[in-house]
Amino acid sequence: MTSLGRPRAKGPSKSGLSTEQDILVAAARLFCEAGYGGASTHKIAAAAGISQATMYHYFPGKQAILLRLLLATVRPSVTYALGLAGRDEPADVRLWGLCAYDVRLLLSGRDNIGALYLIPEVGDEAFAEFRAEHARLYAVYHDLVTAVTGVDDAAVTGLVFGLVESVILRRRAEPELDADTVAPALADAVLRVLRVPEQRLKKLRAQAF
Amino acid sequence: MTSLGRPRAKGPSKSGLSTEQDILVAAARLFCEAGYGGASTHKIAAAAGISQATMYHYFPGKQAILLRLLLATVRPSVTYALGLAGRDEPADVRLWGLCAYDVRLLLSGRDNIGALYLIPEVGDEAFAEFRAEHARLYAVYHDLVTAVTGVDDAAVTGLVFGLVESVILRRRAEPELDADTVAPALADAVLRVLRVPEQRLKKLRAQAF
DNA sequence: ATTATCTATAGATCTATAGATAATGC
DNA sequence: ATTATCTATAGATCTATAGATAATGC
Repeated sequence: MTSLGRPRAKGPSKSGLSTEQDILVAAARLFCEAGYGGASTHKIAAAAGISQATMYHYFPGKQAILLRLLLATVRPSVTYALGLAGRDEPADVRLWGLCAYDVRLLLSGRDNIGALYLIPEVGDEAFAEFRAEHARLYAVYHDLVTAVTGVDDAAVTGLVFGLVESVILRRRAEPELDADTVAPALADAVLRVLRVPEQRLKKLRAQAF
Repeated sequence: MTSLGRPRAKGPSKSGLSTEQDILVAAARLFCEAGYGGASTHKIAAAAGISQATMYHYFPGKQAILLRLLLATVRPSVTYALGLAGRDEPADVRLWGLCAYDVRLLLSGRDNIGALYLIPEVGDEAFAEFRAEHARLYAVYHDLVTAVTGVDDAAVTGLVFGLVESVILRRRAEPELDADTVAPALADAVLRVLRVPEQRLKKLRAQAF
């Protein structure tokens, strides 16, 4: 069970993860804490326990690492959201569930990985694939919001989507946010913004999945 | 009305602003669009129409520029928020007004300058003064939220503050957001999250300032 | 003399590549 | 032979400083 290739100079991975995963974990941490520009390939490699050049065996460059992280973060939400289409609960129940799911995801894991969405470099063409996935997620929110309110209004969807993703900002300011508390509270808040009556909200919460 | 000092090599400022202002405007744009790391002193200087070295005549370094921008952005909100304490409108009216004011501010100006709050580098000790101002603003929100709901609940304040600042995220995705539409809609949404009845909300909007 | 700017540059990164090396697999 | 890693380095930045220069002010 020894491994292939030249051994690492600084000893084997302490995480037990693959080298590729070590790189992704280290990069996520550094991108979140030091910014994209502040996370040099050298710092990422050092945090991953390898030499700087070894990174290029796994990724063609820094952008490719960030793209992988972005896609790995948004795809579970997109998958979950698209899965909702096949369910027969009412729209308000599904919207509540999607909000709670996304908030939970954004509050999970050691790093505030949703903060990667916010770095200005994500505007670059290299990340178009991520932005397309993010737009697919937005589209599901739009459909659900329209179904709940009965009105097709982009501004209201923006309000709701912004409210969900605002947990990224909150986690910055307060790193110990508890997902089990915040997720349902935020899903409730979304439905209140849509003027779903308290009575209905109480019922709906019991149906949630 | 000619000016003191050696003339600029690339001709006088086209903006008519002072050189210091030219630097701040250029840096704001670049920090927002290219990130802190991506905005090199050379690029900032080029955008401001001066040589890289001239920047150091006005600022001791890049951090000092960002700090000035951050403080210039948050201070008007803090001033406005503290001014509310002296007014005798009910808490819900004052909270509505503060939300609308802040949203308007975050949506004003050519650059999404609120996005500067989000860059990871702001966690650095050099920006403690900004974070303290930001915390003062949060404290006013907390007082108003407590007064409106009658319950002292940090989680609800977090929800509200996040909702207000979520316009920074929305403006990223949709640069043409109209402040006159979004500001009142978002202030309404805040009060709905706090379960202020629609009837009261309608009345209150008329009182707003 | 004072001021705002400039040019030039040292020294520190930072990215990406070339090519060597130390394991296992056959 | 294949693989994963390493060391070394070229070339491109990037920050910050030293010192020169082209204006106005006195």
